[in-house]
Amino acid sequence: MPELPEVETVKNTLKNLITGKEIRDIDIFYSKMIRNATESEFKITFMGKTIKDIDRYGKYLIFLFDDIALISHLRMEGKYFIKDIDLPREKHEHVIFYFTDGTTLRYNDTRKFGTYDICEIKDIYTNSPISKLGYEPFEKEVTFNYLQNKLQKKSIAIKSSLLDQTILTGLGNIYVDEVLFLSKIHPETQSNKLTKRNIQDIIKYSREVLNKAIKLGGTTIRSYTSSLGVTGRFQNELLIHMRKDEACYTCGTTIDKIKVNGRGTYYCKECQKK
DNA sequence: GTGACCACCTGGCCGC
DNA sequence: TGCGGCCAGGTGGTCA
Repeated sequence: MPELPEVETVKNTLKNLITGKEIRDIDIFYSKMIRNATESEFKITFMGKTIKDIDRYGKYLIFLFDDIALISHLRMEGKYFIKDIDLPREKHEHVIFYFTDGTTLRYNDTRKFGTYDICEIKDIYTNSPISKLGYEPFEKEVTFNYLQNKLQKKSIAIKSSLLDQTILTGLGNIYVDEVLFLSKIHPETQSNKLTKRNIQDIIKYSREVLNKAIKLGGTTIRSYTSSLGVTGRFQNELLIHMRKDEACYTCGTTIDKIKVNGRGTYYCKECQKK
């Protein structure tokens, strides 16, 4: 599933391929994914517009036009592909952007969880889904005091707090498991019971894990692949996630899988004691 | 304000 | 083989 590193990979791939292209037409086959506009409003907004740049914040992809932005969240299985206009539509292609040069950008999403929001560029950080997000772990604002202040109000499991995008944005189920393993924190530990060292480790390893994953193009597991067949290599570096019943690389103990607030969670009961 | 739960959605897997 | 049920998961909405 696309988390921050995967979205960064998609952004970089698309940026090189579609920046400067003009949208001639748009076909929408699943309009429910557009959250703040009708199908016709969506078409009118972007037809005739040129993609000036592509950006990313957290897990959101941002297509920038002159004064308008299209904010795309890939959720579980959203992907983009660039194809020639004459190729037939595949089953899960829900939106097709036709460019004036004869190519198309196709949004493919098996589970139809992905979303689109339209907003003015000046409002991206004040009045859009992005405005509700916390900081990305590598931003300078993420300090011990910032995270401690956020977590001390929370009695829920730290796993759930780290998945809360209003505290830190960009971490998803895979990377939270990795960060907690490296930090030697049990995923069910109450957020407000963490030590100073725990919080410092979460910041340190969030940065470390995300930076490494970005360098490797993200993680390609289950049904998720990046756009244009670009696949990440971080799945080969996973220390804990998806390793149920395998031996912990640190202590050899068999890795457990539990549910934390409904999320599948991998941990080592020896390295990550409560 | 906080936390728990549910809906969204479909393919894959498992047991019968 | 075919069917039904469960699971996966990010986010937003609802309710206590």
